Amino acid sequence: MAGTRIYGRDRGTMATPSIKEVAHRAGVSVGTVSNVLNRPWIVAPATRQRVQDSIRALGFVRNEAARHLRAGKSRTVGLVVLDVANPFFTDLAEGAEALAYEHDTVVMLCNSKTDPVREGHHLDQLEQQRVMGILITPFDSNDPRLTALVSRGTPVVLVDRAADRGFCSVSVDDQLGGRLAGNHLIESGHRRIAFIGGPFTMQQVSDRMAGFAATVERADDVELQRYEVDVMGVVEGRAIGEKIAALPPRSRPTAAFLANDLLALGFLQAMSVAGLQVPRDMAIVGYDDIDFARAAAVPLSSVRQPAEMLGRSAMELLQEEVEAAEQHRHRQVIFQPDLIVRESSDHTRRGK
Amino acid sequence: MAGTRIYGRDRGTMATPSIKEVAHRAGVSVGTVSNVLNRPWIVAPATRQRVQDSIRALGFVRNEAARHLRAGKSRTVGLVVLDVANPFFTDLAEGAEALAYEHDTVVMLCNSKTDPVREGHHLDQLEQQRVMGILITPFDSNDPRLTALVSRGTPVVLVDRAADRGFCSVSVDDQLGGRLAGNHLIESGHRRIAFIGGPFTMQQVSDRMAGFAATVERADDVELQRYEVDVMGVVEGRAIGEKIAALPPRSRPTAAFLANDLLALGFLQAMSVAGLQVPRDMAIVGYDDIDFARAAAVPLSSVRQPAEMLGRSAMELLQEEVEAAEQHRHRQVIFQPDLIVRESSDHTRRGK
DNA sequence: ACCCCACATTGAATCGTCTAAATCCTCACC
DNA sequence: GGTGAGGATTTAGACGATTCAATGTGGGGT
Repeated sequence: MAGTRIYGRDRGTMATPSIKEVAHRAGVSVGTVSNVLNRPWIVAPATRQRVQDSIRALGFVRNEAARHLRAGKSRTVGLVVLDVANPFFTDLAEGAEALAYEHDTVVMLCNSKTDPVREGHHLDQLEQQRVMGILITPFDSNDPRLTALVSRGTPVVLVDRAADRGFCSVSVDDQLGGRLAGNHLIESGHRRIAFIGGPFTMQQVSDRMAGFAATVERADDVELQRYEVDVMGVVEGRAIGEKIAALPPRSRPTAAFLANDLLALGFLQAMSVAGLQVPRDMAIVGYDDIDFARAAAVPLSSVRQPAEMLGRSAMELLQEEVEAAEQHRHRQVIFQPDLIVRESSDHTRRGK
Repeated sequence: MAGTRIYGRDRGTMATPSIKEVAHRAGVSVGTVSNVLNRPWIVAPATRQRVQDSIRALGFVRNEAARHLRAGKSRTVGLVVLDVANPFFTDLAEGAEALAYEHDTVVMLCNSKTDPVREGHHLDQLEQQRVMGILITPFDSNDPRLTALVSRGTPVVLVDRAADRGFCSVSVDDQLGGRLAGNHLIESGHRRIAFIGGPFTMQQVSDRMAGFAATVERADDVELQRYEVDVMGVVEGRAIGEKIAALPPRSRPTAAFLANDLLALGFLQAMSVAGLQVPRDMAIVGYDDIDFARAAAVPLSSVRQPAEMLGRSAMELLQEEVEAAEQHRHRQVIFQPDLIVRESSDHTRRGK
């Protein structure tokens, strides 16, 4: 019993009070309470104090649903990513949330797990909630559902995907990223090279591959092998790694470019298990430059994307679109990636 | 111009239609539309059809805020975790979401990043949204805010934390987990052993340490070293690893138990860089058994927690609490952890 | 003593949906 | 042909917060 300690079942009997109870207890009208909440300066100090006391005493908490209904617009933004477990997206979310916070807005994080069905479900839910906008790394950026969403009034910003038109978007020049990686490996003297990623239908992947292939194939006597995976995770990278390690040395590639760091990490582990030295027997370049990459057993070369910045600008574009309303024009923001060379692809650094 | 393709600015002029427009177009009253939506069987087939056509034609989407306001209860559940980037929590979220889906409920994932301020902010937001309940891995399970939340009517279920009373909770017996790890290392002959985790104020960490210490110190001539970190991530594990690797061999521990797998992975990498063999020079046991653990360069021994199951049961308890309402009694569900022995702590498996 | 203005507060309508009670119809049955 | 039963549909009033027009109250100025 311990004093007035509140246990489980008091709810129902004592539901959260509404503005009305607050008003009654303070001896004012609901309008005044609302004013204290939204424009405190127009309320006489004494009254204001009384209302605030009442609010505290009753433990009043604003009802967002009611505000939203009345205001016609919500204060939450949906963020749909392909894989929350991927630090790249975690960083991205971080950036988006930081800016949202400044705008007194809440982010609702949704994980599509590279699955169009889950993605659709999340979009439906978000639309029903009339979120003020959606930031999404779509499975398929031509999905008619996205256009439909926009046409029904929910602003959508594509993240990590360049939009042709019809949307705002923030992205990174993936072809350039591929070229950077390609240049680097060619200049390091590699001629039998693997590209690993997937699904190839995803624009990011195909762009990285395109840039990479274009650069690599400009050199003479190059053999480019392509391996496709359906999900880009550590497990898949390891599997492909085992497969490649098992190839006879004369046909095995001497370098691999992987479309994200999770893949690269799995791949790296497979090399180590198979007894292949990195970078001597196999040079590796990943993509995203997640924190893990730097911290890997052999620090991983990687194409860095400004993940947090991406999230931040996406949210910025959305806020802009919401505020500008009628006269908004869609914008495409494109960032440049950087190649970070570490030990996994540069044997001159060995031991440094 | 491409046909009737919808570009940016049509919103405002053509806001999402409400039930009223649907009703008008179908030539019925709003009540009927609502009936079609909620109890279609009481509406005459012909009318129902007409309404459904109208819904489709107008692209009507229910307004969740209004439903919520009217119904007095929301269909979303808040899930506040310490670190979304940790696969353990991702799995946990997965389990929670799966069950939520079955109950036609939405999960709002919030990342507190082991920061009480962020945690508080998220709790405020969730309460304002009048979520139907909150699942939380709290920074401090005695936080009076949690009790306050409950007393104001928001059910709270503690996740991965045993509650004494006042809450439902799901947790794993962390002391047992510590004992399992301790036993294993003692039986493998280790006598100079490190425990690494933190902050020690977090109950999970202190429980794991307590169970571990109790078991380890029962053996003779044991030296237990404790290292505290403030966040349990890969980077911190690597840092501690470097520190320990630099110790002179005769005082350096021969085995380490780390309070989560991210720490352990970082630690493992540091060993590899320092040229120490795992498990010969250093045996390692982690905690959580995340996917990465199995896939690490040296597969990691780890204390497995049924992460997905935790999330699932937490959601189950919440649904139960919400439905039972008045006569609900809080329950504490406790799972048993398992020790998964892999190469990192068992040299007999080397090469297998 | 009167008027008007400034400031403080109130009242009422509104947002979109749901539901219980009320009304409307039609048809079967006597 | 009248009556009532039953199904189909409509009506009206919440839910909680916001906002703006309307009302109230002093006090200063003439």
